[in-house]
Amino acid sequence: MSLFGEPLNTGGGGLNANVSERATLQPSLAISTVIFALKPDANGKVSIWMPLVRRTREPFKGQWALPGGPLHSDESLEDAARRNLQETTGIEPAYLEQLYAFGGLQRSHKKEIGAQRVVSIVYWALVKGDTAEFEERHNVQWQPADAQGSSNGQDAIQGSPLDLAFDHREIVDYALWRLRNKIEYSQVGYHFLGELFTLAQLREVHEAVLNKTLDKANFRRDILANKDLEETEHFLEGGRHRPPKLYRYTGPRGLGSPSRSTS
Amino acid sequence: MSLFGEPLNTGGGGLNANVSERATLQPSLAISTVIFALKPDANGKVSIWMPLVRRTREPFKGQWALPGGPLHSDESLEDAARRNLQETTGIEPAYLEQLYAFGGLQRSHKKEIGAQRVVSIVYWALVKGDTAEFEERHNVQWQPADAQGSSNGQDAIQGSPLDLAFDHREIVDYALWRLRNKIEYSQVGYHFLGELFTLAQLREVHEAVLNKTLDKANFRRDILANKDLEETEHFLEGGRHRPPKLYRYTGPRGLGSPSRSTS
DNA sequence: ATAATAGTGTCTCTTAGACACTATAGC
DNA sequence: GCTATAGTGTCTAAGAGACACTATTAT
Repeated sequence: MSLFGEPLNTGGGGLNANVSERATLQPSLAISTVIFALKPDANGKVSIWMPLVRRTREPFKGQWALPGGPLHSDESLEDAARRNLQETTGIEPAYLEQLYAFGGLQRSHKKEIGAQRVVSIVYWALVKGDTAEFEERHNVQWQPADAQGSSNGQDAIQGSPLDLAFDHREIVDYALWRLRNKIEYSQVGYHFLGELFTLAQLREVHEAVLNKTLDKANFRRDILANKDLEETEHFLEGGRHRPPKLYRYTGPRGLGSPSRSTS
Repeated sequence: MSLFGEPLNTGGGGLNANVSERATLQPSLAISTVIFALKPDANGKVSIWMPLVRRTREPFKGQWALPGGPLHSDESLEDAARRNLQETTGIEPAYLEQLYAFGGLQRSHKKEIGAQRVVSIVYWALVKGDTAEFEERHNVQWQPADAQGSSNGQDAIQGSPLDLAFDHREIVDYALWRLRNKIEYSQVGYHFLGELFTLAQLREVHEAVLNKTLDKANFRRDILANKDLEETEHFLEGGRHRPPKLYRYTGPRGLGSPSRSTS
């Protein structure tokens, strides 16, 4: 192949009728988004949930899938992911980052010979718990993100993860892995919370994400060692105990990872 | 940060005259690959180099760019990246991993109104130093990957990185960041070496990548703490000193990251 | 006072880094 | 023997985790 001067065609829907060679057929491009929120389950334990859409047609008709859609020509990849969120739930993301581009040959439904192959660029987002309410419809509902999430009494059995359409279970598991990894060395945890929060609330976020209890004293020490927390003069009152101090996050308002923000 | 340009040698423009509707125009999809090898520079110091291709047309005519090309409909994203490598250098990658999908609106060349927007999925690869020789042509040559790399006497001035076409400098910097990050907590370093190597050679790899000297004893302790190295009965003889034992890497032969290999 | 959680202090065990030491080849 | 690098031993300082302790509110 010559490295130069090879025309790209635009692929997709029937344009470029002048391009006939099979090898130049371009896979279509879509954006999907894994959206995480923390919500208490039936037992009151906080765990990770995500909004999913139910497929209304084959393949995988009736199964849950990630929100997604095509990339418009006048929006960035990140904008398309944000639009996914907006259109599915009406929620603004508190954090948004690219996850991975999936483009294996076996992603499309095997039975459909000649079905167009889809390359998906997947983002993951965090939304704040208190804004994470939207009108659930029959085809758009919160579901537990993993097996640790308790049953919603219908689709997911306690201890086994909800089965998803396409390769979306694998994608969600990878997004969970990234979230759990990232919360240990970065500041993503703040984005589940509002402007003011107590260290106990932040700890609860970390415990829910990591699914394990954390030592109160060590957590406090580690968190305060980072310089992106600011004490306020306010306290959360009303509990039957000493009122905890409220803190404010002052670090980068991370939409997109720092080094990749506009790409 | 602004991202300009397409990462590919797509020919730059004037094609696809039959496509007129802006809003329905699907961005085209391309694969580019950042290929790293370790090579001694003029001073004999080992540093990171990469093969680049020189653009033969506008935009950025004459400047160096990453190897890349369109995704064929019958190959996975990773296969396309491997094909980039093969076609540019004839080299087989020892390690290959997806880096990021770049799709900002400003990536296409601004002067060309209506030029097609390109979304690039970029991979990064490591190749072994001793196989990293290929016939350099006028338009395909090894270049220092960063400012630490010494001058090749022509294109890069000592201490300042080579200027690349489009947003490729930013992409390369991000790939370098990933490599340096990853070599500290994973096993990517082995992939620069052949089957048998001494710990001193492995340390030299790490030192070249991280651009700092490492303590011999501590490096040995840290490396041997990981269980993916195996002693052999062989020694490297011929030096004016005690012959070092040769080791063999027995960990995962990483093409693609473990959790993403087939997607 | 009691219950409950906020917040502090401190001990220990592990680990990262510095660095001194011994080993063994070629000359 | 000397030189050069291989390879080992060990001291120290910093950090992670466990956990006991004090502080302050509502009742």
